[in-house]
Amino acid sequence: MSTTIDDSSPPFVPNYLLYLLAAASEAASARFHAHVRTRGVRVPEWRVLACLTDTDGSMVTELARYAMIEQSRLTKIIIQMDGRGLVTRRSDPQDGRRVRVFLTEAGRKLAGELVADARIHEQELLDSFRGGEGAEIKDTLKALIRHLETGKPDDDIASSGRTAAPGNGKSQKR
Amino acid sequence: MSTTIDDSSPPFVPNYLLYLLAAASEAASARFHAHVRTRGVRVPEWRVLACLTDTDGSMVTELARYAMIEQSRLTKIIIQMDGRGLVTRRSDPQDGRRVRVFLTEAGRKLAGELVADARIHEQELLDSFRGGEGAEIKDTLKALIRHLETGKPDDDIASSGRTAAPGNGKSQKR
DNA sequence: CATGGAAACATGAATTTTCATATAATTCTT
DNA sequence: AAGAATTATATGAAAATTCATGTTTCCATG
Repeated sequence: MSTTIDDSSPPFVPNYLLYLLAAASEAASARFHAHVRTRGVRVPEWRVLACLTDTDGSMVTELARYAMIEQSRLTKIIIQMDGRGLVTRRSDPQDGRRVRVFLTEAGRKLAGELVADARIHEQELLDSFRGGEGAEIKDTLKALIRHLETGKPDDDIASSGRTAAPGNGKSQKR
Repeated sequence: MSTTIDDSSPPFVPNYLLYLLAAASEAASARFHAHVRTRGVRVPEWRVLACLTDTDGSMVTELARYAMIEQSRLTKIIIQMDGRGLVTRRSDPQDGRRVRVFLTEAGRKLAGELVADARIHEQELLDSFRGGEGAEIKDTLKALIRHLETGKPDDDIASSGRTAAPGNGKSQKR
C-alpha cells in the first residue's frame, strides 16, 4: 500500500528557486571567500569591512541590515574586530544609545585591498560570460531583490534591457 | 594627509554581484524559512529532508554535496535527525565505509508536507512577477550555476528563453 | 516632569559550526 | 598479499551563532 514510488518523477531540489539562489550564491562566492580567509578575514568580517567602505560611521543596527547580519551577532563581530584594530566604536553624541562604527587606518587599508580584489574578481566573473549578459544578471537580481523587499514588482522584472524606466514605483512604505 | 575622501563615489556593496546573489537568496528564502522553523525544523534539516525526497538512501558525502552542507556538520545533523526519528542510517553492504541515509515514515511525511508547501510558495513567488519571467530567472540561475561549476559557459548564459531543450540532462555520472 | 514605552546595544547560556584529526573500510602497488 | 594510499565517516575541542532577555538612553504624553 502506498509504496507506489514513482521512481521517474523529476527531482525537486535542482529545480527549486530557493535552492538555485542559494547554490548560485555559494558557487559564485566560493573562490573569493577562500581568498578572503587567506587574508585572515572571515566572511562576516569581510562583509562588515565592505559595508563600512560604503557607510563608515554607521550605527550597529544600520550596519546589521546592510551586511545582512543579525544584530547581536554583529555586535560580537564588531567587538572582535575592534580588538584586532580593524574598527573603532564610539557612541553617538546625538543619541547615546547608538554606537557608531568606524574603520581604523588598518581597517581601511585592509578593506580597500579586499574591495579592490573583489572588484577584480567580479569583473573576471562577468567577463567570463559571453557577450554582455553579466550586467543583465545583476539587473535581474536587483529587480528581484526590490520585488521581494517591497512586495511590489516595482518594475518589470527579469525583462531587463529595453524598458529601463525605473522611474515610477516608489512605494517605499517602511 | 590622504584624507581625500570622495564622498560622492558610488557605493560598492549594493552593486556587487556576490552581495546581490546573497541578498536575493536571503530575501527570497526568508518567508519560507520562517515557515519551516514554525514546523519545528531548522533550515539545514529542511535541506536534508528535501534532498532525501529526491535521493533517498544516498550516502553522507553525496548528501553533503547535494544539500550544500559540510560533511562533518551534516553527520551531526543526521545523527540528530535520527534521534528525532526523521531519518535512519545503515551502512552500505557493498562498501562498509559508506553510510546510507533514509527517510523514516515520519520523515517522509514531514518532508512531503514541506516540499508541498515549498512548491506552493515557489509558485506564488513566480506568479507574483508579471508575465512569465519567473521561469527565466530560474533558467538564468541554472545557467549561472553550470557556468560557475564547470568553468565553462556550457551554454549561453542569461540569454535563456527558447532553447529549453532539457531533454538530454541525464548527465548524472558521479 | 514623571512615567510608560520604545529603540539601540550588549550579554549569557545553550546550541551549532568549524577545523583538524581520528578511525574504519576499501583500493592500489609492487 | 602486505603495506601504502585513499575514501568515507565520526569525533572532540575551540569558536561562532542563536535566542531571549538585560541595560541604557531617548521619546511622547498626561
